[in-house]
Amino acid sequence: MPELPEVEITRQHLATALLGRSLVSVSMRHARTARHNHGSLDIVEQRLTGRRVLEVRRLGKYLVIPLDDGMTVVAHLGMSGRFSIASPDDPLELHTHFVAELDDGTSLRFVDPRTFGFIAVHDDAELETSGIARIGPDAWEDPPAPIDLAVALRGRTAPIKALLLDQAHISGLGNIYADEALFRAGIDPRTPGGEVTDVRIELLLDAIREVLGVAISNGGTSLDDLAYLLPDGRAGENLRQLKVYGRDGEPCYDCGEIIDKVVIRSRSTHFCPHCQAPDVG
DNA sequence: ACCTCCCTGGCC
DNA sequence: GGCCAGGGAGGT
Repeated sequence: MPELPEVEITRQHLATALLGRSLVSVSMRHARTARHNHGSLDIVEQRLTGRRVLEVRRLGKYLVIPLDDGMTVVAHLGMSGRFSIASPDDPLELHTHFVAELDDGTSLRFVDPRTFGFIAVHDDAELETSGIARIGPDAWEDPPAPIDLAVALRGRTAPIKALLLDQAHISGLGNIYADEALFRAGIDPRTPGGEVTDVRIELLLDAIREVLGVAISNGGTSLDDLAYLLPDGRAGENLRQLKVYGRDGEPCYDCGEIIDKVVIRSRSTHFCPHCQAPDVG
């Protein structure tokens, strides 16, 4: 499931393939993938055809691709989205919702079985009202200072796990890396945001950088269902680095306690009851 | 702060 | 044959 590391790997792959390239022909094939352009296949195709890619950026889990006419592509991989570069002759994979032929003879494709992902093309006015305008600082490139995160969390009663998934205070964490970062920081995921101590906030920000860095260098996390694969089709190798996610019922690597699983905001949440005990005093 | 919806493949 | 996973948008 693509989170910041998987999107960053995708970004690097797309930068190599797309930078300076023009889109010769474009086929949007699924209205839901175009839902942020009112579900109109035509709008997306017309806005992209003939355009040249200036940059491939990332904010949190969003890919942001400025074009040569001032428009900007905003794409999200959702749960199961994957970009790939293929030959135009390669058969279309099932659930291919977007295809673009590039001026170097390659073919950009977007495959997304569960259609939680999307591809949008926005002008500046649309960008300001799109969801991306409300995204907080990027957890990897631009993490908040501890004091700023502390201020954002002050007085909040929602569990820290939920606040990390919110994307407003720090962006890019999903269910896997939120659980992993909270484990490394020794924070009980149910702790109200406002009750996380300043020391723990510092540890949390350190843990986030650590967890994300390891994941990126390992090619991201492919789970057993292989819903997420690298853009070249290989599986990411980060699963073995996970210390709590998906390990409920198994012993903690650090203390031997059995990893527990609870539901927070309808998200499965994995933690070690010993290593992540509530702070005392 | 809470709920519901979206969607498919994999699993029991 | 039903349930689950999950990010984000929308609603109340």
